[in-house]
Amino acid sequence: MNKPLHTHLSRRESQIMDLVYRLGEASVADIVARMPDDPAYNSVRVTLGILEKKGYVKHRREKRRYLYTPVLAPDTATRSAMRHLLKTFFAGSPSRAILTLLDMSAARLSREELAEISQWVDKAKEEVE
Amino acid sequence: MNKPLHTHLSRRESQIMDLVYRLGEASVADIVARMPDDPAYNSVRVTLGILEKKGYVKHRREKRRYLYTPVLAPDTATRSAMRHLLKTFFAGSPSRAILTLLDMSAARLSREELAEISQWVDKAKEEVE
DNA sequence: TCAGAAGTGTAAAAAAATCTGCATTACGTT
DNA sequence: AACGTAATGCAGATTTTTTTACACTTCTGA
Repeated sequence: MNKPLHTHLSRRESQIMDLVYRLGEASVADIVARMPDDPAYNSVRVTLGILEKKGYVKHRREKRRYLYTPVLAPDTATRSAMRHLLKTFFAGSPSRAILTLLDMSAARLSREELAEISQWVDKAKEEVE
Repeated sequence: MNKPLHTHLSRRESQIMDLVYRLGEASVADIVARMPDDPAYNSVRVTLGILEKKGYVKHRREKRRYLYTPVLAPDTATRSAMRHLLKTFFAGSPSRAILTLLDMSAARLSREELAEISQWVDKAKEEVE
């Protein structure tokens, strides 16, 4: 039932879903504030309603407003988005994606983060027979 | 002039751009064959025309057909898409993205690929002062 | 060389997405 | 409890996207 988001959502719907994932839980106002081409409050609200009817988000009430959260677990959505990126830009090769990430962000990685990555790679090395 | 693709393209337009990047150079037929919900040949053709007018793709003629390629260099588009993914699903943290990739694909990484990643990480370690 | 198949150009119709406006409801403050 | 503000509910209107249709062009091969 949960198709890959990208191919099924309209432009606004994707923009909004991205923000819902990014924020974790968001009110209409939270989302409007971060939309690139600031649409009207009501437009976002209507679109969230559509996304809810389609089963992509749900809401709970907090005081007088609605807080929206994704239905698909963040981890699942993340992997799905990553697979899509791999397929589109890396011919499906995870190592090429990792190298690109390292290249893009080497300067911003801390000693601790680098150590953690090393550790994972070492563990993976053991598992290759 | 080249805005981030995601936020400016319609659903069909993104689907098509994804395929243009994935294939590198593609005819209308190549694209139609890989579209998830097989739209009519003519629809794809018209949409490619729109993408061309908007400056996202260009074409050259080969025999009687057109072959489309992206205007924005693949490397640039890749990094832009990656940044967007980082922001949306990893709170901007490249290391978390790398760990997720390792986790998703450890089983598919060859000894050589793991070695190459190690090498990069080691190089990055030296640069952290 | 000429008939047919495979493409393209373009404009207009159809469908889908997005926005707008207003009525209504809920909360917070006096 | 009553008022003002900030939300929601919903029903069109508008705009954008997507599809369709048909005329024209280019290549292929009998």
